[in-house]
Amino acid sequence: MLTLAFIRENKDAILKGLAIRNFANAESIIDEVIEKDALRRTTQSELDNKLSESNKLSKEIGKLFQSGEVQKANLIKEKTGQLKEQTKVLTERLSNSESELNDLLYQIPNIPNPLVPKGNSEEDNETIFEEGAIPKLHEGALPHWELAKKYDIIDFELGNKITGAGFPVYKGKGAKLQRALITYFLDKNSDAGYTEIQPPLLINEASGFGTGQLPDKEGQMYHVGIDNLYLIPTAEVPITNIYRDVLLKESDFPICNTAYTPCFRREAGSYGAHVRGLNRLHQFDKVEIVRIEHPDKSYEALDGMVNHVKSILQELELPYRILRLCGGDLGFTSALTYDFEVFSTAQDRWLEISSVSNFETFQANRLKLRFKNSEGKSQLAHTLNGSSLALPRVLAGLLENYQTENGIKIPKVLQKYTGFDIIE
RNA sequence: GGAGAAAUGGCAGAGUGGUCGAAUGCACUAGUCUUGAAAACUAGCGAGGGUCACACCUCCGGGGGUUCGAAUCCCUCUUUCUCCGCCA
Repeated sequence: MLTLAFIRENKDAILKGLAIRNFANAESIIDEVIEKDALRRTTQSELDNKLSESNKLSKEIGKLFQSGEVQKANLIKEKTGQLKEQTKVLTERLSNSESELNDLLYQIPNIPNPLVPKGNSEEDNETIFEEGAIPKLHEGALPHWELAKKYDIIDFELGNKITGAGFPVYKGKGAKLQRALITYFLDKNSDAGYTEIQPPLLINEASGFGTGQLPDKEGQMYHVGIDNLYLIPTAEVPITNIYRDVLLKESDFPICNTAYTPCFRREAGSYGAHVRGLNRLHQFDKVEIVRIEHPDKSYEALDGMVNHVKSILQELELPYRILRLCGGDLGFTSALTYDFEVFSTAQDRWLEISSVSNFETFQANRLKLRFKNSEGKSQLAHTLNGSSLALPRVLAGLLENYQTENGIKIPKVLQKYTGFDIIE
């Protein structure tokens, strides 16, 4: 959520930014916000004056009662009765304009960083880096869902039986490989200075609002109606919400956390060949990194996170590329996002395995995540997060790229975690 | 799930209808002293809205009510603690 002060003072820059996103009706919605905000403030000061008056009168009444001048007191009481009516009306008007204002603010996405290219869809994302040789596979190389079956390491049908589509069962070396990846990622992140966290997997409404899943992406989360809780779509939600309603000291920065969690997504509206196998699941595992940063340092931190994810892919020896997302593909809450994609050789396509973003103050404003700056004032912090990494597609990439006629090899870096070097 | 108690500033903790945004202690910040540190002393020290700046307004777990006036009384929800039950 953008701050009102920012909107008031930067209307032109905001309109330009929203144009990069192809955000429709930007001008009218911004004008409406500015108008509603002005109304809100005049209502507020009107109300404040009335309250101030009635506070004064009440104090007077108190004094009069104490000195026994009951009649005088009763006279004043009549006046406060009128004031009370007026404040009631004003209070109602104030809360109405506040909620209308909030409804509008919830609709406005974050303003893109100047680096974000204009564009409508993923076609327009900029490839900024590419590394790793695409392996030449043997004759008859298979896509991962076939490999999973052949070596009996992932059972999609069994998942259908137990739960439904998109809930695979990992078995034997497949399960071990999953566990190895999780442990390797967590170790790697810890070594880079991230603190490991195990958060709850269900969150309440306030947390959903804090990171921006609510109100607009409600349909993407599984909802436990009886307790009004949501299954997390990513560890970003519980981890970032640790800092909801928190006032940090400048010396607390940087805050670097990492967490492994399963992630649950309804993926309503997804279909087709691209959702086959591990490509798109309702439940999957992911290791996430989350940082809370001083605004002056957040882009440095973003670069650091990108380099960190890079180093993981280098160690895994997977062919990958980095994209800078265009305005049309950029997430609602993000100012700048880099996507990492791994090349799936047997499918002959790139698979997104990580997304690293700077949200600047957009989440922090909702979260009320602030710090005391050097002038002693409260200022919104910047939040960032990234996947390091999302398991299923890494697994897909590993299975496909590391397949040989004799079996699927395990990358060297993972062997001490798996305890085996080939799946056969 | 049942019975009882409680929720106040970073922490501890006073405050039961007006002079309370709130005593006191600790922590923290600055200064004095010291070669430096500690101790001691002095001062400052919650958040949000609003304003050029003041003024002013709001906030004592959340929401609602009583009252001219609520941290204080009432209702309700949430959470915590103790006891009982069930249980990984």
